[in-house]
Amino acid sequence: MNFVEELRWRGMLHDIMPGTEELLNKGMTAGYIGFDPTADSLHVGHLTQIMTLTHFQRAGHKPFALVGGATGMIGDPSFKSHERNLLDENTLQKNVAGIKAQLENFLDFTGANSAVMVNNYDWFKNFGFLEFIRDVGKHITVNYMMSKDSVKKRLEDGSGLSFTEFSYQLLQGYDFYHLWKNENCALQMGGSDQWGNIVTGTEFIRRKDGGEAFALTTQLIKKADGTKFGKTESGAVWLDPKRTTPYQFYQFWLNTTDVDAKSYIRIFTFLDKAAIEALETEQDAAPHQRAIQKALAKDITIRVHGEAAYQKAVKSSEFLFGNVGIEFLNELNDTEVLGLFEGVPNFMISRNDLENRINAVDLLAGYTAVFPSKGEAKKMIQGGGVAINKTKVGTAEDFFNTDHLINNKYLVAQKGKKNYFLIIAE
RNA sequence: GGGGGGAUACCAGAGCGGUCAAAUGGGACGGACUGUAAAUCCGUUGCUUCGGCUACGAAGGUUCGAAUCCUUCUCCCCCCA
Repeated sequence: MNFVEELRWRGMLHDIMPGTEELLNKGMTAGYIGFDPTADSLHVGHLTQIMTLTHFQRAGHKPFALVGGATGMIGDPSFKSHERNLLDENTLQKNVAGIKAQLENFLDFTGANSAVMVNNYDWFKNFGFLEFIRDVGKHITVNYMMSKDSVKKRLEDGSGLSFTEFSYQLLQGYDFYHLWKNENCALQMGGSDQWGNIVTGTEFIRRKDGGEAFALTTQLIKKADGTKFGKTESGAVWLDPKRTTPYQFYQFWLNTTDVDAKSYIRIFTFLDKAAIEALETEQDAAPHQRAIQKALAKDITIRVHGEAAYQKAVKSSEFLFGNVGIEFLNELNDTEVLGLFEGVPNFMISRNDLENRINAVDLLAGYTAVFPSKGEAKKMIQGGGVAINKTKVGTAEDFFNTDHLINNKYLVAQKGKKNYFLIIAE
């Protein structure tokens, strides 16, 4: 199946410039997607673009992944309601390195259509301001730049934008030109919020060299209830296991609602149509089994964190959410317990302190940071949302001592139903 | 340069001398129900040694008492030039 068809049936395609499909059908085409180095790790929101690029390569085309070492210094104003803070150079370099390393895991760097990583800092670092406004700025009118939705919105809602952010689209436009000229890269892809920036590029290529380049954008992922995709209570879901553990990552996908799962399985996995429809049939017949969520979480977790990490995440999940009693821990040795709780936040407390018994509030908000304040711990306990060793904590004055330790070493704290914490007494 | 308006909790937004830790809505979190789903209903949403303490852009002042009045400063918006 060709690339565009693939995106289409998966519901990923948002907009495509006329002629793009014809170009792709003619043969191997080079195309790119840019990634902003706003952090040293990508998060699940970036996965759509990673999938797009991977589909592109699988369809026999040559993918370029661009890391915005230069554009990251400026900040894309698209659909951000406020002027952005500039990152300092050290942070930026660290971010570029982190993102590059992650992207390398997803693309194939061998063969005729091997992937290529580029950093736009390489062609911008020696590009002088005068040179830039003569060679690039001259070809694009301010009228044109102001008519972009991203800019218009900022002007209309009164928040304004600096000249720096305003000029962002020229930088991105030049990126496209550079890759088109030097790498024969005729297509830029991105999220639908990038359409304006991408088209500035094709326009620039046309005006400067009379060349032809193309654009394709993908749907922005939203949850069925309209809220932002990729956020949890504790913030963004990252690909870096140090920021979001494989267990948390797996849980994030497993918790997807039924409605969203049906669209995510198409977007975030490579499962084909038949496999997906089979899963849907299964889901409809036995919704409580959550076949789609499980398949979704499995597929993505393995691709991002590997098979071993996935297995561990499943084991932890089965123990924490299954019907297994807490006593089960007594049958495990230390290594096994720690393995089971790998990815679950843990806290150390002193055994001596525990011997003198500690009340629930102090335990959860003083000795450990399960709750940020004692007041909150108290409220949660009163609301019936706290459990230790899978038993609800009745009052804030419930006491705990070494007798409560599982395996003579552990306490398992639960905040709500889904948030587990391991407390280790030493 | 001239004139006007504004800054309140995560966000929006009321309050305009005491009864204000601050209405209301949204969001978030928790509970019940369920399938670690959706919908619905309920609760919580500054910290605390529960005596208080810190808070309404910042700093001073008036007052027994200020988010509310006065002065200065910072930032934002609108109109005119």
